[in-house]
Amino acid sequence: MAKGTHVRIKDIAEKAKCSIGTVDRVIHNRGKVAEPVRERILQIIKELDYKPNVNARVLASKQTLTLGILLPSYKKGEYWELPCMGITEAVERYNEQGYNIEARWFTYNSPEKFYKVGMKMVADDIDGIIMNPATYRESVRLVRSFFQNNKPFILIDSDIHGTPSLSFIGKDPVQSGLTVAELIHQLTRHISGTKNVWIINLASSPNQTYAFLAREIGLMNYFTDKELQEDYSFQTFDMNDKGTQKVVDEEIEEMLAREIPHAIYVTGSMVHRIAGSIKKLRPEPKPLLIGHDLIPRNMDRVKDETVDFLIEEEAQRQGYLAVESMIRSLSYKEAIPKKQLMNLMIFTRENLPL
Amino acid sequence: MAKGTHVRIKDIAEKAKCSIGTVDRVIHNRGKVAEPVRERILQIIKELDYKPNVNARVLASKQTLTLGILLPSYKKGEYWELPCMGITEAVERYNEQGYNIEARWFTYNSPEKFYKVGMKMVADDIDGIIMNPATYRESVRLVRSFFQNNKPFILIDSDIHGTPSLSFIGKDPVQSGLTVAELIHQLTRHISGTKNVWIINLASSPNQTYAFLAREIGLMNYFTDKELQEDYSFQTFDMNDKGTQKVVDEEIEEMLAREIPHAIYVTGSMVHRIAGSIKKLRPEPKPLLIGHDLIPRNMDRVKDETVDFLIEEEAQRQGYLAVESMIRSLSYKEAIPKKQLMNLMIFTRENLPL
DNA sequence: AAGAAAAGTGTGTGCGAACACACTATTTGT
DNA sequence: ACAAATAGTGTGTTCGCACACACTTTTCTT
Repeated sequence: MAKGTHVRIKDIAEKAKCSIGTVDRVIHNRGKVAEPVRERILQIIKELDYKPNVNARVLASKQTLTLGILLPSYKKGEYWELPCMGITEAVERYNEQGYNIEARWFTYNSPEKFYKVGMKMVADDIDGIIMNPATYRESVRLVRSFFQNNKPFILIDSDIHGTPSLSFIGKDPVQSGLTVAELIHQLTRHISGTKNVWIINLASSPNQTYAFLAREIGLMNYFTDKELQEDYSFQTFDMNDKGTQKVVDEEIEEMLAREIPHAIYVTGSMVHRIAGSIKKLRPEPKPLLIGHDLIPRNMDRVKDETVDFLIEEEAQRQGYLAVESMIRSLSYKEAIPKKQLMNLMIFTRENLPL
Repeated sequence: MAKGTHVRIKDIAEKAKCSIGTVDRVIHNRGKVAEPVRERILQIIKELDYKPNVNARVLASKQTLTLGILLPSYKKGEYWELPCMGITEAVERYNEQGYNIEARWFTYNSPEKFYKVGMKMVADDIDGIIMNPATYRESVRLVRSFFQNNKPFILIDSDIHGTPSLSFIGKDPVQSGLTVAELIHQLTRHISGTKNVWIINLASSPNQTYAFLAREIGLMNYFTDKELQEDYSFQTFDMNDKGTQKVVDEEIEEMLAREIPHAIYVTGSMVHRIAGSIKKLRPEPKPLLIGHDLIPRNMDRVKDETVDFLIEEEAQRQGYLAVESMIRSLSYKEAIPKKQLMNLMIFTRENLPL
């Protein structure tokens, strides 16, 4: 392997018959370099495949990177805590390594707040933005602003197709739906007669629904593709969590009292709510329960076997990767893949982490 | 966040009223420091929570780390290619960052060779060892030798319990078996009557069998625990791949001609072999097929729906983590968790990567 | 008691890059 | 024509650490 063969700025300078200062200037576009010299240096850099020494770079530039994190507000134990943990982990890790990363958090609970808070980020002295595009309209307006102000940004969890982001980190929700469909199909195929499947869209906030609906679409897609609709009967329930917890729970329990489906799929991260009702009513035979996200309350329901499967899109890792990618882009000037797709993980009682 | 608050060696020196040289000596155990001074400095280091600046450290010490990689020999597309990819990826990544890591590969195809090659590593000038403990006896002897020669080592994929390794990276194979059992149970629960399940131990080399048997044990454990043995009928087939490919295939096809089980579980990474036979014979109803590892030939069989589920223990990430952990231990002098357990991932057609 | 060996300590240089600054050569203005 | 502005370039310091080396003090020999 390359030993001591590392090309340094000094080597470039020597070959170009100029000083390291000049080389430095062309590398950082700090201007004031005669065009022919500039070209010559760039040529040599390419020729020698110069790779800056990251350690020296970080050491020398006492830069402080400030990252703006724009995410929905959440309570402890809710989905967004996971990406946040990943973000915090990455920030701490890089800080320990001599970097100076500061994460500034911006949260919102409505589209208006989302836009407003996002705009404040642009004004603030922030080097890079990591955000979740909650609603389309506002996201586009924000992205426009980021673009005009030359602020690099990374989208996590949901994508806005074609957006000039540094990277999108997450997974196609349709694919999630397809995976769930595959699971349901496999798990119910030996049940005789028509299989009743409930799809419950239970969102704690209306601006989460896009991804959930996309999951539903993926699910429907699967059964259409395989021409299996005849064997299945689907019912979708859109429930809003605006009311008190009790109202939703009562509704669910009423539904379960009337009929027991073969399988229930909850598109959001709220399976634990349905699981609660099932635990209480103990319907026989117990319907298959599938949901999303490794949040504590869901994991508990997997452990006690109320929930059968949880799908997860490496939420924590998304946060970690977002920070890492941003640093690599800003600090190392590395190229970042436009899309970083996570694995879709299927968890059941026996392979649950921890 | 901490800004400029970084404690430096100089700060320690000042507080301890000595020179940075002395501090450096106690940090690196370079000896020749008066005991009271030494104690004082250690105290201050703890007090100030000194964390060496990694960038400066790597920059200053032009050390070349040589890692010895001791893994079974493999052909393209086989399981061990995955950890190797991870290892290579990590080495390249760190080298690009100014480190100087060299990976020296040692492979073997028999326990004797394993031991012999392992011993050669000890003699060679190697800073750290990453190995898979293929067989118990030889591994223990090697570990003893590593220990005596003060060579740090990391075990990947399989563990030797209680071994003085820096870290074990992998997963408990029994857990794999439990997960597979859960899948089989869930997927066959609605089949009426006794469910026939085949377990096929198909190893390409006899020293791989330990993990495979452990998986089988996990599976049995599950059904015993849940008192489900009565609903199931298990048959285990131990097949050795010593013979030509044809012999094994013929044997399998003969078995399938006699009887069609409800589910087949292949404990190793060779499901594609059984899948081949199934593709050829097209038994009706098609038995559920579950196997391990995301190697290309298995993935192809998932895509064409011959194989239903693949379990994977993040093989590639294991290799990556091993190198990273070793570097962090040797270079950063960081403490590494004694066990780094991977996620057990369940893959089906719809969530297969790529 | 003199000299050698060992123990204990401080200084200086280099690692590769960033950046401030100083300097020279050229152009521009009047 | 001469100062002022500007383009183009090199030097020197800094970052935090590792390590070689020189130096001082103590202990051991005989």
